[in-house]
Order: sequence, then C-alpha cells, then structure tokens
Amino acid sequence: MKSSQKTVTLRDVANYSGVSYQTVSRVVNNHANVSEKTRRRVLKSIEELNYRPNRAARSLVTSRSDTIALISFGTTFYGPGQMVSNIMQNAKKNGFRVLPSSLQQLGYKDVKAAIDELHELLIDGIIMIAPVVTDFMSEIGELAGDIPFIQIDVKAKPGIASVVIEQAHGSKLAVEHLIDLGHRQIAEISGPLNWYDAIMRHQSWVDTMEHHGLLHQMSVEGNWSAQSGYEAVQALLDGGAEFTGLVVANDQMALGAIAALNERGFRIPEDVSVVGFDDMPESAYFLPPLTTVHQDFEALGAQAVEYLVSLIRNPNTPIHQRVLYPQLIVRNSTISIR
Amino acid sequence: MKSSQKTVTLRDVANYSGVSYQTVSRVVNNHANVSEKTRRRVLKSIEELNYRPNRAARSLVTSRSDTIALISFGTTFYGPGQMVSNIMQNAKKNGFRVLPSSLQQLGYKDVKAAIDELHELLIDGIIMIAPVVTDFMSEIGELAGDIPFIQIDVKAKPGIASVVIEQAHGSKLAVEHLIDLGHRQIAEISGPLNWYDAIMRHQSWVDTMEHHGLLHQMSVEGNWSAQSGYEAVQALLDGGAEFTGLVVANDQMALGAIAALNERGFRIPEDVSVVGFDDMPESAYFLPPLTTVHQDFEALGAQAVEYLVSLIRNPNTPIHQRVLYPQLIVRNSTISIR
DNA sequence: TCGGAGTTGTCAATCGTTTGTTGGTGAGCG
DNA sequence: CGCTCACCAACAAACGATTGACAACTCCGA
Repeated sequence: MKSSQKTVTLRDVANYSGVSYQTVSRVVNNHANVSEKTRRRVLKSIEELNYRPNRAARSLVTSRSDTIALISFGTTFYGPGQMVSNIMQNAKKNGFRVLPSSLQQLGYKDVKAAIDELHELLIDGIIMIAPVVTDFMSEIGELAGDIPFIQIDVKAKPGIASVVIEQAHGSKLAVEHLIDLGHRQIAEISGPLNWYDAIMRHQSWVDTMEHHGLLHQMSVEGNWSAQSGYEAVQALLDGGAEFTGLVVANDQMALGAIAALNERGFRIPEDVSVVGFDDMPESAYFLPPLTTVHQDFEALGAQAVEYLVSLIRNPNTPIHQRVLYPQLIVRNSTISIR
Repeated sequence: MKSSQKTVTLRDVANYSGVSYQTVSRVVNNHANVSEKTRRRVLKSIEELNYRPNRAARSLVTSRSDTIALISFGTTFYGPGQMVSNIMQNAKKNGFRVLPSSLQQLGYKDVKAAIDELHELLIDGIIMIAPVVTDFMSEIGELAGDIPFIQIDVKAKPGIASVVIEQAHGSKLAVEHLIDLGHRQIAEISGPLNWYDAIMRHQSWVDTMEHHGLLHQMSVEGNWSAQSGYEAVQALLDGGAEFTGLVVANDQMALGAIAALNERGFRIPEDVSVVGFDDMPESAYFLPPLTTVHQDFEALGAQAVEYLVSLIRNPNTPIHQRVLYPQLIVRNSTISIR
C-alpha cells in the first residue's frame, strides 16, 4: 500500500467516485440533499484514497477554526494546572481543539500579543485564566473584540462572563472548622497577595476571625510553594507568634509548614491544627493526613467550556457569572482542644 | 478609536499606504528588495489599521502552520506534566506554537485519529510522549508520514528520533546508594509495569541487586499515585517482607509509602531508608526530606524541541537518540546502618 | 546621456475549501 | 399523458494570502 505523497483533495475524491467536488463537500459536511447512495459511494472513496480535508482552506472560507484558546498563567501550580487539563478534556468532548497560550508575564503587552495572535488564527473562543490582579482587566474584553470570551478564577466583574469558585466561602469553612474545635489563636499563611484567590482567602480569614471576636494579626505571605510554607512558619515562630490553629492557602505550602512545625518540635495536630486548601490527591498521605478545602476543578472546567461553547453557538447567550462552592474535607491534621 | 469590524486585508494596507499588495506581503515576510523607507511606511500603516495576517490563508498556500503538535498521555502525573510545560516554553522560543493532543487511551485507533487530524492541520512536526508499552510503535512513525516526528521518554528504537532520560542509570544510583549505606534487604515499589520508565527502573533494580549478590523478591507494583504507594507498603508488610531499604519509582508513591510505614510503626530513616524518583519540588519537605533521583525535564524539553526544529528546517538531519542522565539527590530519608 | 542596479508595480496562478444559485432528472398527481 | 415539485448534482464565486515572471521607474555613476 504505497500511498502517493501528493495531497488528496476534494476534486480527487470527486473524480474517483464520479461526482462533482461540491457533492463531496456536502458529504463531508453532512449537508442535506445528498442521496444515501451517493453518500456511501463518496465515503468509500474518501476511505480508499485516505482523503483528509485541509483545515486551512476550510478556515479561510468559514472564518472558523473549531479551536478555543486557553490563555493561562501560573500553570505549574496545582490549581491552574488542574483547570487546564479539565478544560482540555471538556473542549474535546464538545468538538473543539484547545490551543494553550501560556504567558510568562501578565502585562498588557503580553496579553495583547497573545490575543492578536488568536485573531490571526481565527480562534472561535477564549478562556482566560488570569489569577493575578492587573489594572487592565476591562481592556481585555475589548481586545478580544468579537471573539466570545470568558474568565476563570477571577473576582466576578459585571459585563464579563466568568466561572469562579467562591474562595471566601472555602476560607470561612476552614477557619470556622478550627473555631468549632475550640481554637482561638489561629494563624494564617496566605498566598501571594496579588492573586485574587489569595486575597479573597485572606480577607475571608480576617472577616471570619473578626466576626467571632478573634484577633487576626498572625499572618505571613507565601508564594504557593512548599518552600515558602516552610519559611512562613519559621517567620511566624521567630516573630513570637503563638497559635494552636493554622490555616494555609494551599496544600503545598501546608506541606512545607508541617515540615517546619515538626522541626521546631510541634506535633500535628496535638500542638497545632493545620488546614490546607485545594485537596490535592497527595494531601491524604501527608503526615498526618491533611484537613483541607476541596475545590471541584472538574466542574469548573466543564462549566467553563459549556458556557463558552454556548456563547460561541449563540452569541446572545446572556453574560453572567457562574459560581461554584468548595467543600471542607476533614482528616487528621486538626483536632479539638476543648 | 472605533475599529471597524471588517477584517483588514493585505490590499487594505496596500491602498492605505499607497503601495501594491505584493510590496506589503514582502514587508510582512521580511523579503529583501524593499527600501527602508517603504518598509517603514508599510509597517506604520499595518500598525494604524491594526492589520492581522490571516494564518489560514497563509497556511493554505505555504502548507505550513508554524505549529508543532504534542501528543501526550498521562499528563496528570508529575513527569509527563513537566515535559509538556517545558516543551511549550521551548517551542515558543523557537517561534512555534504548540498544539497539545492529550490521549485518554493509547490504542492504535486513537493515535491514528490524532495524527490524521494533525495532517489536516498542516502541523510542522510532532513530539510524542508515549510512556506506555504498545505493540504498534513502529507503525506510528509510518502514520506521521512526512511530518518530522520525535519520541520522548521511550526506549530508544533505531530509526526513530528520540530524546530520553536513562532510567536504568537512575535506578542504579538509587539502589547502590542504599547498598553503600550498608543495606542488604532492599524492597521496591515499582510503577505500572506497562510503562517503559517503570520497566526500566524495575529491571535495573533487579540487575543491580543481582550484581551485588542480593535477593530481589520484595517488589510490589504501584500506579504512580500516593495512594498506591501507601497500599504497596501494606502489601509488602502483610506479605511478611523484611527490609531496611525501599526504592520507590516516583516521589508521590514514596509519600504514600512513608505514610504507611509510619502507621505501621517504622521510623524513617532509622528503621527504613526510602529513596524516591523524580525530585518534585515538594519532596524536600516530606517528613523526612526525601532522598530521590532528579530528572532534568527542562533539558529534556529543550533538547526535544531543538531536535525537532532542526528536523523541520533541515529534513536530512540524521536520526538519532539523545540520552540524558539523572542524578541522585541525597536528603534525610536514607541513613547508614553500618 | 546611457547603462545598470535596485525598487516597486502589474499580472496571474494557486492553495483547497464552502456555499448560494441554477440546471436537470425522476416521481407523483390530476 | 403532461405538469409540478422535490431532490440531487453542477457551476461559479469567493476566502486572503504567497510566489514567480516581468515590466517600469528611480537614481546613480560613468
């Protein structure tokens, strides 16, 4: 079976099966008005000639690409990484390819360059994961122009379609869990405070503590990495902080925090109860297994894609926000001190 | 600044700047024989009209797409995930987009469908991460046809370009480290034995043990997850295995293994020395910090892209294998028992 | 003033599709 | 038996670029 290297086109299939090339096109695109007999014959020819439609030619005339773009940032972290992979899967199910463009910087220029490229490629829709605070959020929607556009993981703004997980709620669950267990001195390791998630979790810690009449001085900022969690605990202890409860803005920092606490002679959970955030699969095997806040990234991905697709297929789908709620998973890193 | 929604074409730019559209094309594609003055004028017009070349039209005539495809499998694991992200970065540096197609299954049909699609898209090159043993590896090169193609992370086969990390060497480092520390009873938790990496690490454990005249009965197969590491240790202990050293085929399983060992009353490293594989950033914050084998995924990604790009630009670049070597990182999960 | 090099313009073909309109065939009905 | 209509297939015009051949113009120095 030596397949000729020359590319097979619609016309070749047409000649081979004795119909016009328009008819072949109709068959390929599942148009009506083609008799079953002809259809079968054409399909057979396609098979035999190993015909592959040229997507560039199709895109050229339709101005579509069956592709959605995923502009992302910080995908090496667990959360964003999960979002990416779930979005890919769901897009595929919906018949779209995904073209990721991962930004190293989150400046206006970078975003503009990325979106310009997407225009050139006739991208059908854009999902943007921009978890970091910027001052040009509103301009982004403008850059996208007529390309359907949704944001993920960003404080919902009116006028921009988005799917988010309610971070404040998750943080509240974590803090109140500790309070319920009798803790009064609760420290926090926050994420980098230019990330929306980090800000909201932090603020919610503050609010919840206040609401229960507790002090909220003991907070250190990390950068999501295990190492920064480790260092944050050092900083807390060196600063003289005394606490029996510790909420940490993600599981990886919690891992580092626990390592540091151990090193300083604190037992978990007897001396300090620790709550994480994310519920990575590994967290159940920390020492001790980590109490944490579970985020449903699968649902997030599914919702994002579903929403975007409906925006693509029906441009006057109403713009709104979809909000998902996280859930507390209690394991052994927290204990009652009543 | 109300930008007209109509698409701006080469001709529009030509009219606007008072030159012919060929000249504009020459400018856009950096052709010679365009005076500096004209070039500048055209570039200015492009800027002002916000002209964006239509990639589909360009691809149609050039049969190129400036895009390389990344066929992958199992990207939720640390290793493959790292490869993907490093490849993306390096591709970008080389002026290529990356189109990932993540397979859920690794059957012939799935791979064929994926590669067919890539032909349709006029992809310039393919990098394939297929870490699982299949019986149709040789056919894959055939499927790719004239598209430059390289494999990663696969036992090097003559005739197929590839970039790999020498797994056997890594495993040998791990085992001999334990032997050097005086361990004689060394158990193993392997990866799933239909993965090349897993097979090679396992075989190397067997070989190294044999080479030192040691028994190699104590081995359990995991599936890369922390949970499976946890269960593997249970299985070992329940099976009556007695060991002072444990090599684990990746860090996540090592985490689970350590959790299980703790539960059963074994102290790490006093009672059991544990060595992992991968050197994830978190591993330094395990309890205790994990001795493990570092793989340089960054170099892997860079090499893969560089090699593929040279294959694209110069089709008679010789086909060969590039082999990278892992490195042992000693931390506190291993100790001498002499 | 002429020749030649360097630029720019004209003309045309081509890439492989999609899609609205038109022409042709056969069946159904009166 | 003839007309209408439904259905099918063919015609033709885009879509927006690249690329080559060649003509025309400018500008310079000889």
